[in-house]
Amino acid sequence: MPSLIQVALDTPLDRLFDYRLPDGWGSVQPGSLVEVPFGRTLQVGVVLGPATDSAIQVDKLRKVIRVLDDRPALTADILRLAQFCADYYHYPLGAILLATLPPRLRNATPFVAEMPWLMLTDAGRAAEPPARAKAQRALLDTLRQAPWTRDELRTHKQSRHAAALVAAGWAEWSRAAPPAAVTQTAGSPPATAEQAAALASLLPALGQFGVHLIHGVTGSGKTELYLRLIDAVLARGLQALVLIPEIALTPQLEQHFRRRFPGRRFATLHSGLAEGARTENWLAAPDCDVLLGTRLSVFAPLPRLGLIVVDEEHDASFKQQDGLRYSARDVAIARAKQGNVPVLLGSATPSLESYAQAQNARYQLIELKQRAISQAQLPAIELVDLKHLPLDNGLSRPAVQALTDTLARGEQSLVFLNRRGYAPALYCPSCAWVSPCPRCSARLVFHRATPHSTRSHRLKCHHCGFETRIPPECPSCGNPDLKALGQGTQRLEETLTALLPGARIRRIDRDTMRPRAWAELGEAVHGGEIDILVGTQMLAKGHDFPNMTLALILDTDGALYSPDFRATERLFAQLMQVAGRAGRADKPGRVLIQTAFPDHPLFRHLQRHDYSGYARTLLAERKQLELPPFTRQVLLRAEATTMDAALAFLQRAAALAPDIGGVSVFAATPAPMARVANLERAQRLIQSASRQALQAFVRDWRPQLDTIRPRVARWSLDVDPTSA
DNA sequence: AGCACGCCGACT
DNA sequence: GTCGGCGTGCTC
Repeated sequence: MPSLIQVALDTPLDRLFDYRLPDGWGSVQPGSLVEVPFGRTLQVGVVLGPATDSAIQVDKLRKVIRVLDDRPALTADILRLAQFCADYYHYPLGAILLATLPPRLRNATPFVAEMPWLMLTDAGRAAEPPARAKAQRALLDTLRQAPWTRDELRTHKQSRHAAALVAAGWAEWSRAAPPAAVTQTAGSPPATAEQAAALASLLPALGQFGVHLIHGVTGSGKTELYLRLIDAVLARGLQALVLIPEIALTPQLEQHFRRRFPGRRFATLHSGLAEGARTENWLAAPDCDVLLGTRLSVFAPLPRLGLIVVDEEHDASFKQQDGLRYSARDVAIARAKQGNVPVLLGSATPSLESYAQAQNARYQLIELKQRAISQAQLPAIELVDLKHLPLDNGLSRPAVQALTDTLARGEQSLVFLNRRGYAPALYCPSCAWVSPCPRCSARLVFHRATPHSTRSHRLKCHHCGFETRIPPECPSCGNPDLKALGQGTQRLEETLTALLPGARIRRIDRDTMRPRAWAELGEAVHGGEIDILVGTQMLAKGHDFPNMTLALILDTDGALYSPDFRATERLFAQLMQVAGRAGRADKPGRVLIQTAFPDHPLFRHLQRHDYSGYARTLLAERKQLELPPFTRQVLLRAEATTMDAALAFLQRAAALAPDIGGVSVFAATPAPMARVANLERAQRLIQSASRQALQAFVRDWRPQLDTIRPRVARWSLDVDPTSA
């Protein structure tokens, strides 16, 4: 009886594959990486365990080629976490497991065992380099406290000095780091009374699973709280994982942490690293004390994990939007639960779902309301009530006046409109056709040709990516006189150019920004070459604009009362960011918000610059308006390439949320599927369905759908992890 | 997914 | 005659 093993492979086929071990191999540990023949190719797979029997005839099974023992096997906790993701996000286990590895280790090409850590030799510990070799002496002193990784040496521009130490025999590269030598913590600022109280309640929570939501207004010292808890975890000999949204933030934060914990071993992990550095740091992770990184770090090997921190937990970059569509925040919670460690979620504008969990007492809520910085420089927030004002191409008179004044003073303005393109739809005045997308429920957005690009004269679906040329006449009634409906950034730019002929206007949205354009834009803004920036939410995330004294916010109302709570949530975070950017050191800025609903409670929080209770206010508002109680609404997002996949998704939806109020599912079907006769009805059901409708759909249409050949399905869920 | 096989339309 | 379109099947 030959020994069989189950192997997970990086294929969209959501099943495991059985292989034979060649005679005399004994057993292979679960988690080991193996090279196996698959189809006509060779693939790297992950061994999950022995196979007791196989559905395939044993003599048809193929043999494992070799065990890749040049790299560590995946540990049991990572296998378990991947299994959770496979179930939770409906994604093939093998694809997840391989995705947790740095790219270098995903193929069978042997690699030179990486040596990420630089540590001192005995000679190095005693060495006394000449006084003039200042840099070498400094590095020696640093290394006497703790080893550094090659990547850190590189970012701190120490590679050359490191090489010199190695050449002198004072230091050597090592695959694993020795324990950190120093355990004392550098002086930390005194905790505020609030921080002290938070700390007192959090310290006893270390050592077991718990989700702690730290809702701290900007400047209230969230980071200080993380640092103190990390310190306590490190003191127990455990590791801390710190997840942050943006790569750009890593170097600053790393320095901040490093200063605070001299002698501790740090590693960073994000997609901005070169492949070699990423591999090295991944290999260094098991030996580090603090791992700081973006969402992919949530899958890093950390055998002594004692705490997970998710900073800016509301941030959308924790969600991967393609492939395995996971939320690193949610995976972090799952990992913390499996590892029985606490997780801290920190934010000044917590996501509503996290906030609701706190209100339901599933998460512990810790509020930090005291602000260190004064309110003096915060901008005045003015509401322009659109109920009584006429609009000229989407702009009210006070808005235009404010722009004119700012321009006259030689200061800069920012105009925020969260809709790119020329107009959100094309409209037929004679039959009310409004450019529907043939593939989904959205409207096709009218993009107009520009001097730079005539190819962009098209109708585009911002939802599913469908594109088509602009019809010369109404497809429904033949009327040749189609009108642009509403305002997009492109049209706004046109309007402003006509209104303020002297102004230098620059539009910032996905259509105008190339990946590297940010630096150039920053220079242009700082150099005073731009008077007015017009753009979408890209602007809210941008850099600091020091002479920007006016922020004008158009068209908030759709998001204000959207049934999709995320739209409201995003709006609030964006308004806050824009508000925070208006004004300069010597002069508070002005923020003008055009709205037909100036009484919305959200604005009261903004005007008072009091963000502490905004989530509660929004929840209360939703309740009053009888919008779906989102705590029970499960948000599902599917990318179904076949009807079969869409169906499986719907079944999952119905099972997951027995008391579901509504499902909002977007199904993008490939072109051939669009010809399926029942697609239209299916789409309508998919887009908005009650649970009964879902079940009826599943029951009635199953036989017919069975005749459609299932193709590959890619889809995932975006749901609250504690409800699964 | 990625790749091969296979059956029909327009080309050197 | 055959080049190549994509419909269909298969991967331990």
